[in-house]
Amino acid sequence: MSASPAQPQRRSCCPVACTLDLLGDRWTLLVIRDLMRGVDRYSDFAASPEKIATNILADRLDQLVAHGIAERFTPPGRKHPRYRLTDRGHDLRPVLGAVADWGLRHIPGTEARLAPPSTPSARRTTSPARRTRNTD
Amino acid sequence: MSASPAQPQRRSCCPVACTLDLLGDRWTLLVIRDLMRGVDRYSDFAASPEKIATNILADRLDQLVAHGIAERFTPPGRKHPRYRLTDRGHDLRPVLGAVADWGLRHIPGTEARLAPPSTPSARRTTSPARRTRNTD
DNA sequence: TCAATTACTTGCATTTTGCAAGTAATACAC
DNA sequence: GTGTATTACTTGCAAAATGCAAGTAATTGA
Repeated sequence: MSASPAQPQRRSCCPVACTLDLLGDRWTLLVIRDLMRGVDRYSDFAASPEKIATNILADRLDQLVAHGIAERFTPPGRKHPRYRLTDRGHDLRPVLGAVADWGLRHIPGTEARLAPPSTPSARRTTSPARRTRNTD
Repeated sequence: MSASPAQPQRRSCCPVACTLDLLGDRWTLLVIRDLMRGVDRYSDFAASPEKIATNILADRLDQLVAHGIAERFTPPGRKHPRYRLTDRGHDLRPVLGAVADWGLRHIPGTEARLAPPSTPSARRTTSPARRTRNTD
């Protein structure tokens, strides 16, 4: 490994293309959705209804951290790590919002959920995730 | 083939997850970006700077048509087909806008492009694509 | 009429996904 | 403190998606 990661070259300088290189897949935005809801523990991401495979989850969390969208931290007195959005990550809220709005409007059977999932651990250490709009 | 396509089951009723099932990959949103710019011919999509492979392009156009996001039409007196967004597809503009905004703000080296690409055919039959904001 | 272009398809190597297990390190209950 | 459950992952492998290079039949333009 060299000093500079030398990112594997971008497809173009289009901001849409470059953003898609970071989160253009079936899972990344769902992990971000969970982060915005206040989910911060590995097992709670894995418990989301879409049932992401744990190898994919580990990979996506790594990628998000690597790209400065999320960060890994360990609360004092704990050993198990947690995850949270960085400012960069929080700035994705309009993206999630627009995606959620389109889905709600155009895909029958989709439902907005205003409350975070009821797993107790998701609420224990984190504030209820300030929400300016619904993201699912 | 039966009468009802019987969609291959959704992962959850979350609008984000469902939308991602339709356009959560590295290419679909780029095709939509081009459609929003007024690109309407197969060869012009293929000529975009990201250089989508033609088999992927054909597949993505089929998917977009199948999901009612784009439509295929043949201008009178022509034989070669064209593509355009449906209303459903035009409603994705806020998504593209939010993605583009995030990319411009957070990924250095990305550039907004206000004019459609200079290929003459893209302008010939289509109006210059009303733009309320930049999508790349 | 004849070459160039268009709108695709096909075949195959490479990469990414998805699934099921496995594991070492915590955390909790007693 | 001891034992059991949970957590945060990793590993291996099959299946699917992607990327690349060619190929092709139907148009189109000169």
